[in-house]
Amino acid sequence: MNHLTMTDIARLAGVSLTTVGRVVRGKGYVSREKREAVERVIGETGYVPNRAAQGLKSNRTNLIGHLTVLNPNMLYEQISRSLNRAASERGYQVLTYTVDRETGDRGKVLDELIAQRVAGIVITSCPGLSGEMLGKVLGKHIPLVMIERTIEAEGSDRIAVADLEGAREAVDYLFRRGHRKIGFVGKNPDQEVEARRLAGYREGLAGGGIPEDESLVVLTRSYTVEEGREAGKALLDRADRPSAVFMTSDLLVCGFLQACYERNLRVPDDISLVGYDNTLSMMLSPPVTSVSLEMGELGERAVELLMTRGENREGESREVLIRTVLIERDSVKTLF
Amino acid sequence: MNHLTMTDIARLAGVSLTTVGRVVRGKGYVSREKREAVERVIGETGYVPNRAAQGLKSNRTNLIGHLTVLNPNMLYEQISRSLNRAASERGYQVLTYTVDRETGDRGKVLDELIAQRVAGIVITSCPGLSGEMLGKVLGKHIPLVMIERTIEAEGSDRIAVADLEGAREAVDYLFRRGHRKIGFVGKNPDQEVEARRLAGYREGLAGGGIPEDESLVVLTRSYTVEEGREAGKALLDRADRPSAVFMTSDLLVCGFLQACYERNLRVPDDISLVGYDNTLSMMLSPPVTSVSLEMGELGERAVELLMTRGENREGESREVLIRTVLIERDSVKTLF
DNA sequence: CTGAAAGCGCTAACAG
DNA sequence: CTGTTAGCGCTTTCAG
Repeated sequence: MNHLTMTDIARLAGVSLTTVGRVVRGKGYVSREKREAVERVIGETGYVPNRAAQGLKSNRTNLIGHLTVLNPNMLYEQISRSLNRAASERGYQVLTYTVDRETGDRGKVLDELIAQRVAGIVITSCPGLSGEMLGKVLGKHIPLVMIERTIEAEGSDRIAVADLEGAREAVDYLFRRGHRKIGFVGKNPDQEVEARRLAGYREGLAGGGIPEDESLVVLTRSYTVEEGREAGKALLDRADRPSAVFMTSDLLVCGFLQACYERNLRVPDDISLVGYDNTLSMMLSPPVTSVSLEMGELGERAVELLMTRGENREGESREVLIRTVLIERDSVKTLF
Repeated sequence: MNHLTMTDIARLAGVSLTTVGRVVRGKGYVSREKREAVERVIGETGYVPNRAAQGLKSNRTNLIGHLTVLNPNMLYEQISRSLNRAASERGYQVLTYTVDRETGDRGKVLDELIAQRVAGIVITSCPGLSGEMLGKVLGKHIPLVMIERTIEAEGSDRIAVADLEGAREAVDYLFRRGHRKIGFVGKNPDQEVEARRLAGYREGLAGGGIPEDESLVVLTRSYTVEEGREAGKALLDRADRPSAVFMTSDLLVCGFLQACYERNLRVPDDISLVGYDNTLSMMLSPPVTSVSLEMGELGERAVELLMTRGENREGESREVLIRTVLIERDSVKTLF
């Protein structure tokens, strides 16, 4: 490796090490003359500072750790992108670890993140994380933000999506379009997130004065195309099928649409659909109306929480709520 | 930050700094007794080594840089995942920079990667990269591997997909299913990749003795749903529409299917479709037959090239070809 | 098998 | 405005 050091640059430019440091970092007074000399040498030699040395000395890095779980759902990828963008706007870079939901060793990953001395850690959806692991991070005063599925942890912040409101709005939207027999397909509410969406569905129904019909609620084990398809079969093959169905993931919608297609049922003519995530809905036939999360905001807020936690350390746990927006497309029929 | 150092551990365990280093790194002779003492202290205190210090001293990191371009196409995300997996199997971690196709500053990103002193750099699709930027990386003897869209560069390695063969096989598959009027929808072949796929299509046609019909070839500006839909309109609204269409991206297939859906044309009854990428095809209605790239292999080979380049430095440029596999689903009708 | 010693390249006081 | 100095936490000879 042919890496020059600051000392080399200093010698070449005829100045001291410190002066080079000042222009590299862009802070501290340096006369225009010397600054230009140094910049010229840096330009000519292609000198690039050594982050390891900077980090060692300053005890800071420009790295943000991100622990996420492998998932066919494009949602997590979008979160990751959003985080990346927000981080790089502030001069940070995200080191992402994607663990396998079943076999991934969370503890090892967190240790690696600590080893890198990241400026903060974001955890997106964290099944299988123990309080002990989190404690280790928090004990070292590394700012921690959790997204989507969160765990209570003293001293960490959380970002949640306004799932209940999002789901309620979706159902209300269907109601206002004249639908009264509205089905629900979602993951079994063993986690808060799913419970909120189901609750939103029920609130939406209640808001329209529609009595609940449990036979219209299909709970799946996970968010997969296959399960969406099974749910579709269950709902479509009923004698009295719903006029509309709200699903808590675009992935489920994909499967549901396959079930429709097999039966030669058309959307929205034969049945109306609303999805959730807004990840795949625009690509489907027909393009599906879906509940979109404010992705840009999500990353921004996560980084913001990380940065401000560093200042007022030991503060209370904070929680920020991300809004949702219903994106209208062509999958809902107006029944008037 | 409450980080202990190796010196702390040494003191606590009653051994020397060096001995702690040996057990942390797991190499060098240490008596069972002392090793256990050290391990106990590390376990109790939750000590985690400082990568910056390790890297500074050893002049090595466990980081692999990845430069990729922001793209709605899930293909790049899959490549990224594959790379991550392969890297972590060898104890490396991937630092990914996703730049905006138009505005992203490649030079700055590469500098940042150099600053991190990454063990190697992988570049996936690299429009807008100058030879100068690449030269800077290569000049510092950092192993470099390019994927998908590659640039010639002395001392760097490349991974290409067997696009021509993949496309040819797809067309041949349609031929064997009885199709003779086969359309093509793909991105304008201003890059090698697209040119190879188009050439594969032509070879497939030639193999079946089918004369080329340029009116059946639709070239788009980019891989988007919208362009796929436009292409669909163009091909479907012809008096003599093709019995099958091969498309060079699943994203295009999505749009094409929307055009079909609007016209109430059914796949594969009215028209047969084969996609490329195998990223979205399984989620569509109907599930679409698509050309899949051997993703697992891709990451493995990339990391392998990086690692071996470190040894036989200054070697020739190497190129490895990734095979494709046609995944059969329900979008092709047999015409007999 | 173990320890002492010498830095890696850089930052951050502190004097000039 | 500029330079000198002292390490950051770890790896790596080199002697015991």
